[in-house]
Amino acid sequence: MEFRQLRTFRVVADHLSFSRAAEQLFMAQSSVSAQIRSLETELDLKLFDRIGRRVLITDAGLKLYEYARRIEEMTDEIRSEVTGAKDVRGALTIRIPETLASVYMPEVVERFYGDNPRVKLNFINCSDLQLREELNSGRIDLAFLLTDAIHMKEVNVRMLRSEGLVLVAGPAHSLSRQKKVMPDDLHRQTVMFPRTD
Amino acid sequence: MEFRQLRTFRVVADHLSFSRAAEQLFMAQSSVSAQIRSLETELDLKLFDRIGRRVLITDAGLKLYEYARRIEEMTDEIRSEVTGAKDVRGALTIRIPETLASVYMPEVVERFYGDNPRVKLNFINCSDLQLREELNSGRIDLAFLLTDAIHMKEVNVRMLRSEGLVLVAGPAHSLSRQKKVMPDDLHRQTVMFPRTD
DNA sequence: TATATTTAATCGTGTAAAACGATTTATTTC
DNA sequence: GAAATAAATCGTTTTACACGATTAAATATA
Repeated sequence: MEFRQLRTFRVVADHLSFSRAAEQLFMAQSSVSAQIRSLETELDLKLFDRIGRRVLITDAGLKLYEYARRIEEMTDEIRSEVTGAKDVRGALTIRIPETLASVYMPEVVERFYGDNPRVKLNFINCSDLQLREELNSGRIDLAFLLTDAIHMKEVNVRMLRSEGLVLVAGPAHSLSRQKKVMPDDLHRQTVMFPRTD
Repeated sequence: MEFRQLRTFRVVADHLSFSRAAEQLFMAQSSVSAQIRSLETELDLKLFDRIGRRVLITDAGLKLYEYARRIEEMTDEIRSEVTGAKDVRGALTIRIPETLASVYMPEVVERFYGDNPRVKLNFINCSDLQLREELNSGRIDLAFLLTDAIHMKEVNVRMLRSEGLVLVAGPAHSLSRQKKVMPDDLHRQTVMFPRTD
């Protein structure tokens, strides 16, 4: 039993889906299957009931889930406790689109500032093209992006959540009369899209 | 950070020796070095001070040690809790001299296996000198010894039976002619003794 | 002081574990 | 019945890990 397996199990349990878990963990679905299988083999029990293509967690799975949560919390505790018990000082330079920042950052900043009052947070804008370079060079420490996937070695990438894309039209617009709008309906329409710059 | 690394670290911390830890973990010393190094790299701190060939644990190492202990306990808990309190499963590592084992163990193993078919019994050899350490560290669960008394805190000791010590000599030997043999008679004689190793 | 021994780090190599992509199978939805 | 979805399976490749030999440094011993 290893941490990685427990984490994989926890994410599968969260989504009750191997595919979704694979997405979130940035790995192939087959690998998720393999990890769960190895856990089940080692503990000699079933963690999920696979009824058709539906995934249900077993009683044993539920128990393991609680432990997995506790252990994950504990490892986080280790990192913060062991690496730096003192108070953390310094500065973080963060790139984030304004649209995201205005919605999500207030709460995050408040909580972060509560834990780390000596850390200064600098939010900056920069062009998307320069982003990789800026991360690699170390000029920025952290970036929040609206994208489906990004892969860079030397840079840690984690999916935090997914945002739905909603089509909004005025009441007078022809599309407002339709119950369903298909992508093709947007042909020749003028559409306003968010840009991350 | 993985369980295996934490366990390796814990054993090194117990012995304050990479080589001893390697022995106990049944792996090469170089592998122990590598695991500790990977942990130190990941946490970005030193866990041990290597002063010459002396190994001292750092403050950060001490903190990690406590967590490692707790996490190891918790995983043991997982196994017993999750797999089910019903039939007992697991493994017992037992140290016993071969001479004792060949005489007494067949019957014991047969009975025990009948009651607990899911418990694996591992019989191992190890040097008598390491025994206390092995029991304390938990690497072995049980030991059978040919000795008159042994006292260790944290370890339960019970006398099971006493074995007579019989002197055996060839018919041509001078001692074979005596009705009684006193300890002093063994002076300057070559005697073969059982050793527990 | 010279020599032997002990101990951890390092390096190159081989093996075992793990991730991947493609495919198959079973189930659900339309 | 056809299409879509989701997990399992299989073969391949990549990565991680353990190993043994060696080196370097520090003690112990002669």
